[in-house]
Parts: sequence; C-alpha cells; structure tokens
Amino acid sequence: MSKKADSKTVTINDIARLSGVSKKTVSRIINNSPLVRKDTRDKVEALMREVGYAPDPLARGLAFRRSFLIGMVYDNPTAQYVVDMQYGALDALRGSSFELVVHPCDSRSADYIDGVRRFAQQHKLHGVILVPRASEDQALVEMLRDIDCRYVRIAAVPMDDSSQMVITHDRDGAAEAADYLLSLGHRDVALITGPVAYRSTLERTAGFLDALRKRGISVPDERVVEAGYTFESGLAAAEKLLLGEHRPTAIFTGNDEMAAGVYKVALRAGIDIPRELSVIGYDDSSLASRLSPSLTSVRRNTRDTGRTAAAMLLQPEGQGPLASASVRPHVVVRDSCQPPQR
Amino acid sequence: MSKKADSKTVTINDIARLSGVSKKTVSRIINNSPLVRKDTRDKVEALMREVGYAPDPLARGLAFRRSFLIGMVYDNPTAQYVVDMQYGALDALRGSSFELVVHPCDSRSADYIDGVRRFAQQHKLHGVILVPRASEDQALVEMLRDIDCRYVRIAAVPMDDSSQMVITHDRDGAAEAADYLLSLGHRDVALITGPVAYRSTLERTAGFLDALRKRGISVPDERVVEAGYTFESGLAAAEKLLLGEHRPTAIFTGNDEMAAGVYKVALRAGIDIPRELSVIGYDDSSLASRLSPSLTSVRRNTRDTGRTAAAMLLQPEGQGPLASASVRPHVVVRDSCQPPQR
DNA sequence: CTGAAAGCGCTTACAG
DNA sequence: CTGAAAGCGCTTACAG
Repeated sequence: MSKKADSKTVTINDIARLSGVSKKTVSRIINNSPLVRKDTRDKVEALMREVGYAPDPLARGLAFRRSFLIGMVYDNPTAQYVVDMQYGALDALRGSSFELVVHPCDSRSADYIDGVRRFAQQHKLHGVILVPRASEDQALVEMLRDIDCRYVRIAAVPMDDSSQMVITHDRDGAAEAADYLLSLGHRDVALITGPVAYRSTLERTAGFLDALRKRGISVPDERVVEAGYTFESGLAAAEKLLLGEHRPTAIFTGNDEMAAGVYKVALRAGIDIPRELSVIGYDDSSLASRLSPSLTSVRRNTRDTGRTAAAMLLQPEGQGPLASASVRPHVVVRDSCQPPQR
Repeated sequence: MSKKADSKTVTINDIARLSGVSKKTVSRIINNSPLVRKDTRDKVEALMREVGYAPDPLARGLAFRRSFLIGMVYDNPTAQYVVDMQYGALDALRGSSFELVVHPCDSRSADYIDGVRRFAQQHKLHGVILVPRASEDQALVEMLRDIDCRYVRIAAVPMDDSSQMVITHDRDGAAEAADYLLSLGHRDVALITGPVAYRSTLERTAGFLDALRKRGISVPDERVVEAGYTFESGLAAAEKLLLGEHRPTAIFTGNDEMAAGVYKVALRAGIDIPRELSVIGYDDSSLASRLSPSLTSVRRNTRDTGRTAAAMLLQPEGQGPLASASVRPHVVVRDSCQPPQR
C-alpha cells in the first residue's frame, strides 16, 4: 500500500536518474520530439511503463503556460444533445492526457462573454469547443482570439477558417426531410421553425423550402410558424397550424421537442398521426422513439460532431485540418409519416 | 490590446511589489489566512481587483499537489439526469476557482476503476462526485481512499460517513407514489422495477410495496416485473403486465423511460391512459410532460443533489457536513392517473 | 542527439 | 502579523 502510494510520486527526475539520461531527454520523449535516438527512447519508455510514470499535467501546464483541459461552451440546448456532444469529445480525448471541462452559459445574459473569458484565461485552457448557438456569436469568438485561446466552432455553415470549423450541413438535412415528405405524396406541408436568431433555423428553413420549391411547391407564409425550439413553443405553434380551417397534411419541425408539442395538440384535437397528419422532426433525439407513434426525424450525428471538434483541437498547431471537418445529417424513418389521405 | 494582454500576465510578484508587501503575505490573502492585518488585506485586495489579478490555478495546484478540478463520475444514466447533475454541481462551483471535469464510465467494463484512478490521480483532482450507480460500487470507493482522493457519494441510503454522502431517499419517493395511487382508490397495482443490482431499485421497490402493505394491500409476485431502466425494457415489462388475462388498474415504473414503454404498449393494445390504466413514473424528467397524456412522476430534485454534493467537496477538510446533506423526492401530479373504473 | 541552468507562479516549512 | 529561501514537476532557451 505505501509502496503503491510511493510509486505514484515518481517524477521526471526519477525516470532520468533510473534510465541514466538527462531530465531534458525524458522531457523530449514525453513530448514526442524527434531529437531522441530510437534506442534511448525505447529504453526510457519501457521504464516509464514499468514504474507507471505519467507526467504531471499541472507542472507541464505551468511550464507550457497552457493546461491540458479542453472546454466545452454551450448555451442551453437539449440535454440529449449536450450529453452526446460531451461523449463525442471524450471519445477523441480518450488516451490523451486531456480532460473535458464543461461550461454551460446563457448568451442572453450581459456578462456571459466575460464568464467564458475568465474560464478560458484563468485555467489557461488548451482550447474550447463552441457549440451552437454560442458558436454563432462573433463577439465571443473575437474575445477568444483576443486572449489567444484556440477554439473550434460547430455550426450549420462555414463561418471561420476551415481548421476551426465543424460544419453540420443543416440545410441538407432539412432538404432530405422535404424530399421524404414529397416522396410520400405530400403537397400541403407546414413548418415550425426555431428562433430566427439561430443560424440552424435559417438553414433548416431554407433547406426545406428550397427543396419544395425545386419541385414546384411553394409554402404560404401562414404555413411557416416561428417557435423557440422548446416543447411549449412547439405546442403553441401547432395550435396555430392545426386548429384552423385548413390544416396541412404534414408538418416538419425544427427539432424533436417541438414535434412532441405537435403530437400533444393532435391528440387533443383528435387528429390521428400518421393517418391524418404526418410529422417529421429534427435531431433524432431519444425522445423520437419514446413518442407514440415513434417519430421520423433527421439524425444529426452529434457524437461524431463532438469527436471531430475535439480531435481538431488536439492537432498540433499549424497542422492542416482533418480530412472531413463536416458531418452529414440524414432522415431516420419511423412511424410518424405516411402518404396523405385523399 | 497589448495592454490588455499584459494586464493578464500579472503575477503574485507584481501584486507584492506594487502593494509593498511580501509575496507570502499576498499568498496568505489569496488563501484566506487569518494571519493578515485587516488593513493590509484590504489594501492588497483592492489592488488585485484593480489590476484584475487572479492566481494561476496551475501554479497553485502544483504547489498544493492538488488541482482546482472537481470530477463527476457517472455510469450511463439518462441524459437529462446527467445534465441536471452537472448544472447543480456548477451552481455550487460558480464564483470559486474550481471547474467541473466530466468522466462518464461503464461499470460493467473490467478496467473502469483503473480509468477513474488515472483520471483522479493524474490530474490530482480536488475531489470527485460519484453518481449512482458508480456511487454504489464499494471497490471504486476503496480505490479512491487508497489514492487519498476526496469524494462525495450520491445514493438512496447512507453508505458512508455522513460528510461524504448525499442521500436521495428513494424509499420515501416511492412510498409517496403508492400513497397517491391508494388515495385515488387503486387496489390492483403493478410495479416495473429497475435492475435489482441497483440500490435505487431496491429502495423504490421496498418503499412502494411497504406503503401498500401498511394499508393491507399485498402485491402478488407476478405483478412485480424487473426491467432495466431503459425504454425498451419497460416496453417488454409492460407487455407482460398488460397483455394477459387480468391487468392491473395502475402501474408504477422505476423511472420515466420505462413509463414511456408502458404508454406505447397501452396505445397499441387500445388501453386508454388514464381512463383504463393509471401510470406513475419516477424522475420527473422532461419526458414526463412530452408524453401524452403528460406523466405523473416522482421528482428527484437532481440539480439540488448535484449542488449539495459539490458544495460538500468545497468545504475545508475536517469541517463538519452541511446541515442538509439529503434531498427529498415528491410526487408531481399530471394527467396520467385517475380513479380506477368500476 | 544530449545536458546544466533558469524559470513557469505559486506554497510550505522555518524564522523572526 | 510578516518575510527570504527552497521547492512543487515540468519546459524553454542556450550550449555543446
């Protein structure tokens, strides 16, 4: 037991002494410097493994003036999305000496940028992953450049240097949803969007409407209702669309939460899904299969997105971006859509 | 701009020099030592505020041999639960110099304890929050003691020193669910439980059955079905309970996910909730209001739990536990229960 | 390819 | 109540 405790207090000095090289050489090995003879490296690495040596990230961080922490900055999206993004980032960090530090924030509050600044600056973060909608805030990004903090932005479209972006192509995902509804024969469709302040909203809306337009179908203004990406706002929007004179045969919602609102209104009004109304969501969250009937939805591969973003942050500086810094959404068909009734 | 950058490179030496005291005195002020004259403290603190000085956690961590990081270790609970727990912990950490590092793990994998060990040891974590079911693993806790890492366990019942426990009283929550069903007039009730390997399962089951027994009602074995806390397992369990000869008038599920499974089976079988079947869940997750009809469920106050756990970790060592290291669950009534039909 | 010196920004004994 | 010295475990110039 005391031996175990001791063995964990091994330092770079012990490794240097025991393997008969200088401390600097050990340091070079830790940092993968090419300036070490292969046999020296092998010998020292074997010793490190044998005694279970791992360099102290605090000491390295102090000397580097940069910690071994990756921050994730996000502004209140749904729980499943946040957790998936975290899992993805952790996938990429596994086996490295980096850890993930979470920083939810409220971009509507006046001093949230200051909060992120303190977070990044005080802990000398290696880099931060910016999740929408925080990733869309130019002022936030400028602050990060100011304090010289690396970042990767996740967003629907390119908004920055390609080495600092993961593109989620929301436009394509929404277009695929439109094509799917068209393929079932729907012509009278409606759309419940997120807040127009979100880039994802603009992209999903444009992608959906453009795909319809290409097939000669235009959606009247009253069939496009802005909501807030929340269940409650989806409910209110669904009431507008479903309780009037003519109702659409299909509704596309900007996320699954709002689709749940449509379900609730339809149930109350005695409208059968999918017989009388088709619904397609966006996110493919766990909620999609919980709903009855299970919800057809656009999968975003959030975990892949998080993994890619974290991997980019681990790239040595100056290195080019990864091959594929983008993630493609696609429709996952379940039970909430069918051809419209005659 | 360059001035701004400079102002952030202020060190303890600058503060000492500018305020005419020794570095050690500044250190005492940072660490709230009582051994500083009040006027000295005020003067130095004013200067620190003026120049925007914040001590470097990496340097402090190196000298303290302990970082300013709190780890959260959890084993795959639902997304909403994880996020709520994180938010709670962050509530407690706000304004401190501590940050939250997340560490999901899989307690079924052989080397997960080693993974937590490396996590805690290498980064010299200040402490870790253990979320169920990881918190129930005695081997994990012993490893943490071994490496002298502080921890707080979140669990349904006391399993450790009270200064290292947040008790969630699942037994009481389940008893309240039983009392609620009884008050509506239900006598023929069934139970879908989580895995019996979970302490929460045992507590919720016992709490529910004991409350019924007190009123003279015993639940036959075939009315108690073990499932896995997942949607799919809830579905399978519901099929057993609902598709046979006699079906119960009410079902209590160990969490909301499994309640969603009951909903799906009931819908398929044409059983109306709540008219023909009452359902009550546990968690009061966001899913509860998304379902139709909205689900009555036992709220666990997860955010409070996380906040309390983190606050305990910030207590100076040797200090007594906080006043209330426990969180009380209670039933939140929605639309999924009503008196049984005659 | 390898090494001895100085330093990263703090704190811990040890004195006074 | 305050301070000068040594050290936490690494890395960065600078030499060779």
